Amino acid sequence: MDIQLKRGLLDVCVLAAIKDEETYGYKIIKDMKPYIEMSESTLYTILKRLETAQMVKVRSAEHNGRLRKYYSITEAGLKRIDEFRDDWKEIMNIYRFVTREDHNNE
Amino acid sequence: MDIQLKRGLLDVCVLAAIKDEETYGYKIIKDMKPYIEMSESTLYTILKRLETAQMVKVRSAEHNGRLRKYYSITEAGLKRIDEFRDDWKEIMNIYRFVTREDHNNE
DNA sequence: AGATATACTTCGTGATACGATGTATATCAT
DNA sequence: ATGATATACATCGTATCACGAAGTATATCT
Repeated sequence: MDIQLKRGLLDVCVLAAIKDEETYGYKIIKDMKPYIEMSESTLYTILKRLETAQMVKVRSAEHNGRLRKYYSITEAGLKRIDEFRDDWKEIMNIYRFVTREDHNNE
Repeated sequence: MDIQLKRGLLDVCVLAAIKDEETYGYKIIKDMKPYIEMSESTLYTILKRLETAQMVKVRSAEHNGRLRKYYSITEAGLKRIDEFRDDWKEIMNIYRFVTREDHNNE
């Protein structure tokens, strides 16, 4: 899919993946694969960004001798998802504008 | 609205505005205002991009002593809108993933 | 022994939306 | 008459951001 179209969806997708369970980067990529694909570099950049924005919090824990970073959502993260729902109404308006068959018969 | 969310929509919006009538930059901005707002610099950049991609064609004509650039859509432009309809199915999948109440009850 | 999966990081690049600024004319208000 | 606003298009620099490439390190599979 077009990269530009994915922007704006990616952040909120990652938040949605974290929403119901504490999870980690590698798992997020695999969980989201049926819906949206992103490279590892993209995902870890997004996680860092969400952390800076305090929409997720992080906890490092050892797993199989290596450190794994577990992410969980914050209030601000949940709020971000809610705001996305609002934005979606505007997006649907735009969608209708674009796909309308004839713009003159109104 | 979030800039990132608008990306990917802007090009196709401009095409939709041109689709049914030959029109020009300044009018496009005003026509789209109820749906989506964009600055002039953005619009003219997009028009140039669509022209390079041969999705629109341009004709310059004098209007009130000044040159005005009239745009009309091409086959490639119409095809771009059709492809957007396809992409939209994926977008709706992502939307459902993000807004699903509980990701564990599946 | 080599390939693949897991797990996270860093770097450089390309695409692109925007504000600021510039140019130029016409129309409106004071 | 003079200043403000609307019309109309263009250019430049900046910030954001998704990605591929490459790196590090361990465990498991072939």
